[in-house]
Amino acid sequence: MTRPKSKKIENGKPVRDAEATQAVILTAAEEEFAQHGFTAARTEAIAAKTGVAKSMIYYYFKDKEGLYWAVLKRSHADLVQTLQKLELEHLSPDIALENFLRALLDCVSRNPKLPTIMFHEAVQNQGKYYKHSDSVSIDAALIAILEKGVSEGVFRQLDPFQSAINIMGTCLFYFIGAGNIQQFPQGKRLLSKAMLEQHTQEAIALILAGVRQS
Amino acid sequence: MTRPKSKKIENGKPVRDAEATQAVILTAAEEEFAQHGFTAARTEAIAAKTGVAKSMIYYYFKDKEGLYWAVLKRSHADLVQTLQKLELEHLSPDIALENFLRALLDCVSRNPKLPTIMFHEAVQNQGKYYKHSDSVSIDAALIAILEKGVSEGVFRQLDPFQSAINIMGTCLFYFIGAGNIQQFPQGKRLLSKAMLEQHTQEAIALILAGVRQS
DNA sequence: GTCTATACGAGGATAGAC
DNA sequence: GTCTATCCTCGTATAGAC
Repeated sequence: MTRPKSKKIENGKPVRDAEATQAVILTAAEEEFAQHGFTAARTEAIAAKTGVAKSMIYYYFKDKEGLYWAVLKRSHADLVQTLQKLELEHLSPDIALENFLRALLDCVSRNPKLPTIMFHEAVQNQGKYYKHSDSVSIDAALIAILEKGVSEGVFRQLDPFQSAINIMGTCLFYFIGAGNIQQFPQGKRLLSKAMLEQHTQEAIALILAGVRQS
Repeated sequence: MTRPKSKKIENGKPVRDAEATQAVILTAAEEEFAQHGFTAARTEAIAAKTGVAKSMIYYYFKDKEGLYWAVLKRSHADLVQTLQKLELEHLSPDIALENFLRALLDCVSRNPKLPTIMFHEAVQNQGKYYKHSDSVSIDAALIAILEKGVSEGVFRQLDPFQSAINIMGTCLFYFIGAGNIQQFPQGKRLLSKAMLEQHTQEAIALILAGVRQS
């Protein structure tokens, strides 16, 4: 990131920067894996996007799977950290829920590829990554909030486990469809800043209204 | 389906049944494509599941893509038909919405692989299938219901387009995670009849409460 | 209609020069 | 560290016997 990663010449010499090259590869790989998943992703396609030689992938990440895991790790880091430092225990459940959702939606809005990456990993690979990393507690936190809310009577009678899944769906499905729907009639792109903010609003409103005791 | 599709001998002769063989292939392919998507799916794996020779795929469906499209068509048929014959115009929006959701959830509960098939198609293939077939009106119907509900004041102020996506997410995300989560603590399988019915209940409750004017 | 055997291309991975 | 050239496995698709 410190050096210009764009092309290869600088005062007569080819530029060599391990960190920069790795980062470029990771970013390109993230895109490829998000769209195609592990198996269908092509190392050649990743290399093409970076402009560096295909063999650099193997030099830095050993093989396709090593690159894949590196992508998973980097992609999830932001989300996991953000949610971990959230400290929701003392808050009333409805506030806790709103904070949780806002943090979640902020993260995925910053990295809209994450949901599809997760999706591919879950479906194709049966979520093996989530078993090897202790990052899975995302759902657990949400379930805890819901349980507390139900027992305190601020939320209606609902099944915390089922509802947690459905709530995640409300938040994340948007990003999966984004590649498909792309732009609807008036050319509004689903991943534009305005639309992402609107999605955050709408999702939170729908969920809060949906769980609240009436 | 009329003949025993299990194995190949019947009164001394090998059984040959075009329809049955096609059906068997389609079913196996549905499973494979649901898990892996088009590119990562392996014709070899499909053949292995059926017990028939790999070349039968090419005999009946020309190539992998032909098989894929056949799977898409067969998988969507039930859903499209069910939703088309729903006649929701005369109903009040909240009843219309509930009927719509129940029909949708019934369909996908009967064929839990459909959501993952749809999502692979959407993400990997950018939904090309949905452009070539006129089956896409699923979302449109939901948006119409929401618009009507908002204008009549039975639903709160919400964006029909965004909310339609989020509602679909609430219903369908469950099935994507199903492969991943598999079974939680007490061995409840997400795709068991009891759990599917509970999901239907919970999703409908969450959505109706979420959109209703309070 | 169904099988076995095989041709052929795509794509993951390595060797070795620079 | 980066590139080019090459190897070799795997997977799609076809040929041809039964």
